[in-house]
Amino acid sequence: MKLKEFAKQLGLSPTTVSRALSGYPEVSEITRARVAEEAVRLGYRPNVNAVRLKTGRAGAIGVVMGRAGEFHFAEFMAGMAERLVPEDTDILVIPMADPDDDKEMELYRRLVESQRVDAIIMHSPRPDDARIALLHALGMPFLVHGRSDIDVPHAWLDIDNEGAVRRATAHLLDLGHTRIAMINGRPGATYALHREKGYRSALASRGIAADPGLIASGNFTDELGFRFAKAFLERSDPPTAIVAGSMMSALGVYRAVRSLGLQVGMDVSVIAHDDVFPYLSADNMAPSLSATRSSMRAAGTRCADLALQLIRGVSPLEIHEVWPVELILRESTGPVRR
Amino acid sequence: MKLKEFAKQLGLSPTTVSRALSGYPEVSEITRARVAEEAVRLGYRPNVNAVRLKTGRAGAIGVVMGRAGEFHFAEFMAGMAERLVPEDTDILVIPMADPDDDKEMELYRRLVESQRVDAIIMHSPRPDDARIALLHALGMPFLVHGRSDIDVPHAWLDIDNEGAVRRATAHLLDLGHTRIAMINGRPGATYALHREKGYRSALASRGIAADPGLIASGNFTDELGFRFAKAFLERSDPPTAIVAGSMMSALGVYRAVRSLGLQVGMDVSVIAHDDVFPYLSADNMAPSLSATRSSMRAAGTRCADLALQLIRGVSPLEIHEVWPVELILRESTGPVRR
DNA sequence: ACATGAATTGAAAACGATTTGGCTAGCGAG
DNA sequence: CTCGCTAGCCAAATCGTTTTCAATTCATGT
Repeated sequence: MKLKEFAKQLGLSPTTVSRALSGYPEVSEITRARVAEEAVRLGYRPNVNAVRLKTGRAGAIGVVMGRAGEFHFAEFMAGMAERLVPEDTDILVIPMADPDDDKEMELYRRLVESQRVDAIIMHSPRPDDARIALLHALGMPFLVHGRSDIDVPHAWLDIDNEGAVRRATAHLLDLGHTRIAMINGRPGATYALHREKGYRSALASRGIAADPGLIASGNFTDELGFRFAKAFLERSDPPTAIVAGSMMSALGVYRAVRSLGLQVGMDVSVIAHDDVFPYLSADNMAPSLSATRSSMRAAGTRCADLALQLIRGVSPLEIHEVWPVELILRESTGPVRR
Repeated sequence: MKLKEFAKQLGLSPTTVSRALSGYPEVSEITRARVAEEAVRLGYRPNVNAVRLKTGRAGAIGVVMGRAGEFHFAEFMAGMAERLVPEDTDILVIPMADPDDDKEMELYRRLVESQRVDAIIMHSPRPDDARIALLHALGMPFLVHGRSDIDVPHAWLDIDNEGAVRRATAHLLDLGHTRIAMINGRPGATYALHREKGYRSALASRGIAADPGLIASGNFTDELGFRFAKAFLERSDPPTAIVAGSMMSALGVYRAVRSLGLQVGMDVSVIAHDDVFPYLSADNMAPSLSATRSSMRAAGTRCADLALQLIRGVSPLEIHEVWPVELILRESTGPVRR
């Protein structure tokens, strides 16, 4: 059913029908009601592509996805959906190319020029992320989930990674630990730098020098968690506590600790970052895992909301949010053993 | 830069330019080359929305996402991206409403009518899934990832859940286990029924009656894996082996076994289904996990490919694929202890 | 020399909506 | 009675492409 046909059935002009449905003021309430009712009854629905062409709006928000199938991604998108479904805005997944490649830039350029999305949400930027500069230059509204130091205006939402890790580390120090290892995320991303900063500043405030041999970074996988933790613990001067970057890393760490005949919470304290997944909870691990916690789903919802604001013309300069991170203490952390 | 303007720069008509770029045969090779080259140089790119309106193609494939942020979803989409990016086809995420609700149906109807996608991929159907009937009735090309008994033509790709679980169960029986528990997925979905069928048929072929007390179902979470396994093992007649539905369930099962002072692979054998995630591998668990394995990422790639075929007019009746599932034996399975 | 046909190219009509700029009717004020 | 104003509606232009139909050129066979 097309507008013209639908309008004819109603004995109205396309103009009036369009206006009635889009809520313009110059149509009488009584007609509006009739149009709305008949639209449902006859099943008339404006063709999105026509609307998009005419209005220039895409009715969709793009979200950049890494090619590695990161486990937090579905959770973030589920959060986005919560906000975007009622808004009748689509979620378009934009698979990332190799970030160091020129192709990545070309991809964004094409995406913007093709007017497929009204805004873009991107994750895990680097301090000097060229994508941010590009999106700004192209005039595309975009929201950065994470932070960057780059000198162009951009909207962002981030969690307080530095503070979270600082508190986690400080807590371990309070418990008497002095040799504390850290398993960070992929080097280069700002969040990883912030976490390292938090770690270092906590140590520094107690006059402890960070041992480079106790810092490792890599993807958030069970395997790397295991390998790094094992390597740490097999040193001649092993750490008594480990700060890990994700739930998956934590699984590996637990495994490594156990594999050496040690006990988490007794021989080795562990704190990890928990993005709050429905399928794997820190509380349920054995022993239960002390964690810095921040909901990935909530972040998705809020990011979607902020992206909508950008589309509506709010200045990127007004959109900067740092979310606090909870530190939840459970059984995996305990006083240092002597 | 619009077509008209671009064409004028070239001293050609919009018609010819459009044809040159879309690869129609009636334009001379020499002009085509020139057009292609200049398009890059001047940065001309057809406006997607205009193309979509005119051609009626959306250039996007929709994939239905559960609201629970299932952990396999990102992996599946990453697989889709592999096939769809070179094809310049978008991935649209369609958040599911409550499946029992009428809203779910309304959602699909709107989606189809708005012509936002050229095809839809849906997961985990039920045997009588009304969504399939609806999509068929609406004439929208769609691919079911999973299987359904519903009596309308539909394309599908599924793994051999029944065979996988039958083999897993049979292997446990071969090892001497006779009390074997099963932790299944959410009841209702076909894959869960198939798995139960495989489980029962393996038992039946050895003349063993399935004990309803050893069958549990629910979401694939660590927590439910733990709770179910614990409940099984605390019975007066505990099972000596457990078949679990996912990696997360397996984590919970391992935890439950350990929490009772038992040992996986010795006191209790465990087999789980592994969708192959980059962040959590069965091989790395301790003890390493015997698993029925099938790559979720590969499924995503293939599903995308099949969806493209549907769009190109291949009949749904010709698209039915059952993928075999590997059974990988590792340390978590061993002979029954007496 | 002329018709025929193949190879290129263009003009103009869609695609299905939104929106600008009237138009009409009805009402109250002057 | 006329004018001006408002409320409500409509005709037609427009968004940026693709595609139908027709026109032009040029070589070829007769």
